[in-house]
Amino acid sequence: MATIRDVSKLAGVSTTTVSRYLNQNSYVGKKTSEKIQNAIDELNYSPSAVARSLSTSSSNLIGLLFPNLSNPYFPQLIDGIEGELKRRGYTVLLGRLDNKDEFPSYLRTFENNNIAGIISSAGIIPAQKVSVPIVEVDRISQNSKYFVTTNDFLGGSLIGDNVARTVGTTNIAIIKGPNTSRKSIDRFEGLCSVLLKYPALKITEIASNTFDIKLVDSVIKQIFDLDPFPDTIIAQNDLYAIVILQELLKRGIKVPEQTQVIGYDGINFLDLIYPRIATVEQPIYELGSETANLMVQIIENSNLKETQIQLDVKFSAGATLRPTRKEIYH
Amino acid sequence: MATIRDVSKLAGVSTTTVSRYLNQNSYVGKKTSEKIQNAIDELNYSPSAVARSLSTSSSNLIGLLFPNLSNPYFPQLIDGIEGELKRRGYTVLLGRLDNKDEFPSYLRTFENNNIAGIISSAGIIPAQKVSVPIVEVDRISQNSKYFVTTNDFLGGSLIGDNVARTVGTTNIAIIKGPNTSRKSIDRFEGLCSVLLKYPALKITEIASNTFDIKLVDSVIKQIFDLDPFPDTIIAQNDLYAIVILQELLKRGIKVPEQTQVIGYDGINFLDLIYPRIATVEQPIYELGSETANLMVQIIENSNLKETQIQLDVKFSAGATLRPTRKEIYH
DNA sequence: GAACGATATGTAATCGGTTAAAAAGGCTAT
DNA sequence: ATAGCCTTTTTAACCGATTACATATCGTTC
Repeated sequence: MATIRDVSKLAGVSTTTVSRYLNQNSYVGKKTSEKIQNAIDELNYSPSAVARSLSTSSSNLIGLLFPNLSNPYFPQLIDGIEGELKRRGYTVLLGRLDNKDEFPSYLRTFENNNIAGIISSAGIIPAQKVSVPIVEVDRISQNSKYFVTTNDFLGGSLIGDNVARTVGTTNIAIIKGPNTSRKSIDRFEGLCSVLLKYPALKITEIASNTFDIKLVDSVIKQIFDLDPFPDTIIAQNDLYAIVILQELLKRGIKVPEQTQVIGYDGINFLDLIYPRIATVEQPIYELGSETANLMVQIIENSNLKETQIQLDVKFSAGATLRPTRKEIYH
Repeated sequence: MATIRDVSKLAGVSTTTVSRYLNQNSYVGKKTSEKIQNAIDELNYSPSAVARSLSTSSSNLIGLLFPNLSNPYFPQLIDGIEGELKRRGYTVLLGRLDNKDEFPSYLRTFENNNIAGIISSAGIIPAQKVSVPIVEVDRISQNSKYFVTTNDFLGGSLIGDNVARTVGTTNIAIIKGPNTSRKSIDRFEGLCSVLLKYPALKITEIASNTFDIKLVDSVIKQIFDLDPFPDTIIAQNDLYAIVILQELLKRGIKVPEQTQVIGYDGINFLDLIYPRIATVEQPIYELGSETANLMVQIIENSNLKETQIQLDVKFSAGATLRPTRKEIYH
């Protein structure tokens, strides 16, 4: 590989001048510029990111932390993040946290590589000092300075609106996410803000202490042990909704006639499932690209417009929801 | 961040000695070692990967190239790759190829970062000179030197075996992968090696020129235009199988009584789908970890046992397959 | 007690960039 | 003609590691 010194020799100038030409941050004469560009072309030169990183104590590397990929939500999110970062000239260093204890190890690796920032959707980042900016997405920890999220209260209330109006709805089971999660709480509150207007509704909460899909079995069991069986199941996310739907079909329970199901997230996998599951669509790709965008703005020190971004969600009708009855409260 | 100079000063030795202590590659006295370790602990020192990389022209970074994450097969594969690499002390640089034109750009970025090797499941890697070892997994390009794959001929024949023996099987539709893919060809040949023993079977090939799930609609259309409608559909992968299954259910076609369906891959998503789809299970995680393993062996120059690894697959029965009839050919 | 090998440590160059400081040439205004 | 400013370029130090080469000490062996 050619070095800046090779280029400077071939162009007959000093390395300083070449460096200035490359970084466009100081005066370089027109003829000199041409000579340098010719040398670069001839040698197929490309500056070493490593040397640059050592010299400037910064880089174009972004550390990406996420919990696991078993929920297709994350691959979609990563698509958005990586896509935007690539476009902006940054490269992603991968960090998959099987459990939170791995954080210090990744942090050390990241810092040793002079990363410019960390994007995390892994939830709680220990309060310990991290030397670079952290942007969180989806799973936000408390006291987070920079984050991108969606309007979960809105999402919850959209579900409430749409569910409460369907015919034959009297007995609702809600799978509630972990109480430690701001998102879960907001969704639940959004949901309740609507449902409490309908005092005749029976509501059963089923706690799911984690987002981990592996623990779905115990949740399923709790639901199907309910007596009387609910006519409406509000799942914590699409993955739960899919499992519940399949289980209902297996047991011969008619969907949505006997029981209607609604998910959350809008993962692209829903396209493959019949019947189409009603859900709240998050703009997953945009969530990722906005996160990347915010990260780059922080790094490049543009005047930051917002440091905390909230995107809207929208309701996506589906075949797992009963038709709306005549509105009587309105 | 503390540097090796800080450590050497605190320990009262030269940086050379500290470096030797860290890399365990030369004599360091016992007492000196203790002093150095104490200094390291006190300063919470960790060597700069960047400086090391510049100095040695190598790193612990591995570039990972893959096509996209829309098929859950890839997230699982990446789990395996990243998991093993992390255990071995390597870090992954992400490269998502939306299209093949992006390869040179990623290659350049990777090389500028002194990566130690590239793992690719993105298919055709241009023949151009790449300065580091490339290990391919799943989608192998021609003339590949290092790769990890599964026994596709075996997989195809397993499907043949299991399908041919089911009751009422006379009319089989096969979704065939791209002819440019060694894997697709092998699977098809494995399948045919069995099916041709049953001359009474009617076989229809449906070409799918790509693995891209987005183009699934045209394939679906071709299938459902078939007349007479097949009693057996052999999908190219599980994702296709899921879509086809849902479409069959939507149209009220009984599965497996009227038409049986079989997939390929064994993605963990099948766990969520009812009825359980019969498939050929690839050891996806192991495929990833073996790939990482091979990569590390190449880099660390151990005596390589194998440079091309083929893992076995196994048949996974499911509820989308009809029962076996009495074997009459055997 | 001289020669030798093993052990132990240090000096200084190097990897490939960036950048502060200095210097030199050209232009304009007085 | 001189000062002052803008433009252009170079010299040389530096980022934080590694490593070839030099040097010193020690214990063995003949």
